[in-house]
Amino acid sequence: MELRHLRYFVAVAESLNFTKAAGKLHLAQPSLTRQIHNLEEEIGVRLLNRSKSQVALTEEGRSFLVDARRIMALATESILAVQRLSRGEAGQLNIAYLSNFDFELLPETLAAFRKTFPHIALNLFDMTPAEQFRALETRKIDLGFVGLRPLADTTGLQWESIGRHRTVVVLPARHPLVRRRQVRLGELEGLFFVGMSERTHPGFRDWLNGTCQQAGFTPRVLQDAELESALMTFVAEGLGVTLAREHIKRFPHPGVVFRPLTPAAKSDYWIAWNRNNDSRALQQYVEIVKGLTAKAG
Amino acid sequence: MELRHLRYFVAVAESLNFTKAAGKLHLAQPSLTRQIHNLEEEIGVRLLNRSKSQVALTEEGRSFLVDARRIMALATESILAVQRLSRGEAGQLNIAYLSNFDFELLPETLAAFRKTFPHIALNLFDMTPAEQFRALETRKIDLGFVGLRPLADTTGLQWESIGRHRTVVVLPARHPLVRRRQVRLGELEGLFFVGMSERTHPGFRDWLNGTCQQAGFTPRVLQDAELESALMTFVAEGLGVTLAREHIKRFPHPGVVFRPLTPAAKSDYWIAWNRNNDSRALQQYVEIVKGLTAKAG
DNA sequence: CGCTGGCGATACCTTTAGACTATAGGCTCA
DNA sequence: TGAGCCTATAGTCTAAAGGTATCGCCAGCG
Repeated sequence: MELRHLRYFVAVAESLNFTKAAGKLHLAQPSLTRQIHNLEEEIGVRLLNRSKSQVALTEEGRSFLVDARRIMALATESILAVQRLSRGEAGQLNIAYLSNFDFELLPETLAAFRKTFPHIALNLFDMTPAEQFRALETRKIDLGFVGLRPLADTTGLQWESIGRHRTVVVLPARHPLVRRRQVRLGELEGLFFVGMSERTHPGFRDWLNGTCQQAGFTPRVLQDAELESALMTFVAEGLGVTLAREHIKRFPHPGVVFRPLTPAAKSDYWIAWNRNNDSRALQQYVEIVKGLTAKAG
Repeated sequence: MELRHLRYFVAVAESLNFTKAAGKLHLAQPSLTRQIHNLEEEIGVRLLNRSKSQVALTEEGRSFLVDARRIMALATESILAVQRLSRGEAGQLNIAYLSNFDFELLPETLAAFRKTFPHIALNLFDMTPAEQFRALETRKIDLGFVGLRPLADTTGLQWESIGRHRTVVVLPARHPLVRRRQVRLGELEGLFFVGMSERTHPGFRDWLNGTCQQAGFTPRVLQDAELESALMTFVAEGLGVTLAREHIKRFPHPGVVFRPLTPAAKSDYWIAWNRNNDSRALQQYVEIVKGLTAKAG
């Protein structure tokens, strides 16, 4: 059975006259007769009662007519839908970001994107980096504002830096170093550190180690947090110090103090997407992000 | 676009390999390649990304794949459904009856039908004769236990008598004729009659007139009722007398008395169905009814 | 670095089946 | 009973689906 058979059957059912139906289909009547016969033979059910002078639907024909119309409607609608999708008049873009990510970049790029592609649904998700990696792999999201770029295990992903951020020291309010205007990296040697769990924030440990290595020491991490807020609490409780991006200042925490590092250390902020994701919406969005970060830098 | 294209596309999308997909379809690879090209060209959307060494679905392809599967599933399910219908393993039979129809015939025939066609849904409706005629015409019901057969206007219907019933006189309890064991038809001449409305019970008036005509008079109908219960109330209130089938005795009404007619008058009870209704279930049910009434008669 | 195997695309040929014309045969209605 | 309308059938044509052979490209391996 082909869609052609359904088209022909519906035409005949609608006019109950082979000759007229053939006319509407721009077809000769014998061809139509044959196709309907073929259809009836293939499914093994008589759909039409033809007396010599009139054609009527059988009970089965009435039932099948409903289905045939449904199938045809679904087919044409599917074609239209995929065409809309390819013209960028439909579709969706799923984006994940870190809980306390608050660059102006996200709203700015989203606004710019929405302006050019008003028909594409933008869905935002709040995820840890680990969740983002999994979601990128399973295609639950198209793009993640990941933050740190882990050294390993990112074969399927494509990366783009969206900015370099200064690193600051995060200290308990009663820590002696708080009295300094700025803290030299080397002065942190020997102190206990707290950090983000590798389970939720893969790459944090590598980044922390890498940064401290510039002053020639390896940080001694006492405690891991799975949320940034927990990390702040740990510092406030005096469990240790840590390093963070400067933007952490926007989320002040009682008992926690930030101090600039000297010499100034910087780290890139990365976005990532699946290398095999050919979504036009994604590509366009990445272009918009690149454009805005280039202007900002 | 034909269902073939969808079958082929789904096969390719499932194996992501033209050669293997062609094998599963018992088809040469170039043919498959061409059909997929044709499909993409017709809908104007690229569904697959073919590098020389691997095939992948585009975003549009993923979306279309879902639809293609739905369409194919709907097509095969429709064929199966219409085949079940034609084998009598599905379908329904809609039957209407008069409000106070209580022959044993209805439950008996329904039970017999259900025994032979357990997969066919039986739907019963309580309708006046006029409602039944309209429903038969619009195919909302397949068969009606109509009662009287109107003289005119039943071109599209086919009729079958399911029994002859004695006619009785319906009298107010305080009417002088109540003292008789039985009433001669002629004695009713000159009395006021009540009857059923032609709007809801077409044919009643013809039947009443026809019956009285046997005694050479025309009944003077004072009042029409739209429900049999209302008719009984009118009689009880002394608005007039009327004639009815003997089975009316099963619905006694205070203030109303029934008396046999002499000479005995009889009238057929009719069922009707749409002449163009070729439902196998209907045909079978009619056969069952005929069988049971023949045995009874 | 070249060889080989796998895979899709292309060119060209074969076959199928959809479509057309002509016409037969049957029903309805005047 | 004949005209008109309608579907079915027969025979032919052709477009398009399908097949074979082969190219060209990439990947992986020795």
